[in-house]
Amino acid sequence: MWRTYREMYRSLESALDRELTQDSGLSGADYAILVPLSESPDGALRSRELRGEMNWDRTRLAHQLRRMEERGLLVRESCAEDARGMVARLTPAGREVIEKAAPGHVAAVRRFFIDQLSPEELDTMRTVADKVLARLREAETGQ
Amino acid sequence: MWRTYREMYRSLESALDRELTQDSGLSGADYAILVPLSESPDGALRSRELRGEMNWDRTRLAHQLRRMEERGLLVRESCAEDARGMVARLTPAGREVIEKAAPGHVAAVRRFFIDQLSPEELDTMRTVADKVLARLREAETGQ
DNA sequence: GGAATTTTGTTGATGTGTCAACAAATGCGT
DNA sequence: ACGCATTTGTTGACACATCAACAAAATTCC
Repeated sequence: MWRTYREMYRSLESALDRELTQDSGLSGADYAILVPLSESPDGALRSRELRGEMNWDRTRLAHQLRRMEERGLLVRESCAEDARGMVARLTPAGREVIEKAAPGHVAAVRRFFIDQLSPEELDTMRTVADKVLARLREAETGQ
Repeated sequence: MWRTYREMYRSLESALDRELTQDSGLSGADYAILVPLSESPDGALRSRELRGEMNWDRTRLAHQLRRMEERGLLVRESCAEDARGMVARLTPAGREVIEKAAPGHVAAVRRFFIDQLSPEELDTMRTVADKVLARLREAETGQ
């Protein structure tokens, strides 16, 4: 059962990523960054805040932002209030890309996943996700 | 809901991988290869058969086997019946490592995941996994 | 028997994720 | 005000995953 479940998740993720990349040229990681940026009022967030929303580690985020800056999706600026901080700001190109990509991606999530599940199944998935997350957090702090 | 679910899966996987690596020095990918090898009668399988069991693509498998041979977990031999084929064979060291690692890993999967779920929830998860997998296969062949 | 096609596996390039080591600014305790 | 721990982010090294291009053996089809 565990093996099947795992295969399902990996296949699902790779199908979604493939479709996203074909439609928009974005990777899943790009998308994950662009969504909170585009939702923020001025299209800019500190690395710190991005990490807060996504639970990524510093290193991963730093590498990802550098690569995305190279491709012109965003720019990195130093932060006014805190000289350590960096602010990632959407470029117009970045905003255009994410706004074009988002509807299709959301639809794909529905098509492959959400729409396959009954309301009760959806509910169970949510419960399970919460329980397992709680267990993981408990284990982390417990150690 | 989709975001929570996704975060749960990724946290779970990374917790399991971290524990596995600490206990045995194996990565999740190593483990995935070693299990079918150790279960096969003579501790050896063709790349082709490994791929059949795991749904990995050729390239991923080739790279992974090369790295694992370098570390002495297995050896690659050319295949007698089919000169194109390669056979991956567990070394004694490889067998020892997987046999030491397996019980702890299985226990970790129980501890973090299986044991958190009621029998009905387990059942729902299985149903959902099957449905989504079926949907993904349908989409692939349909295109 | 021989050419085209399919199957099987490799290699190199690039993107992604994690770890260890580092650097710089902040904040805290005294 | 000073010293030291904490917070924040970067870099380099390496494992992992995917893509495109390739090579070689087997199979199919004539």
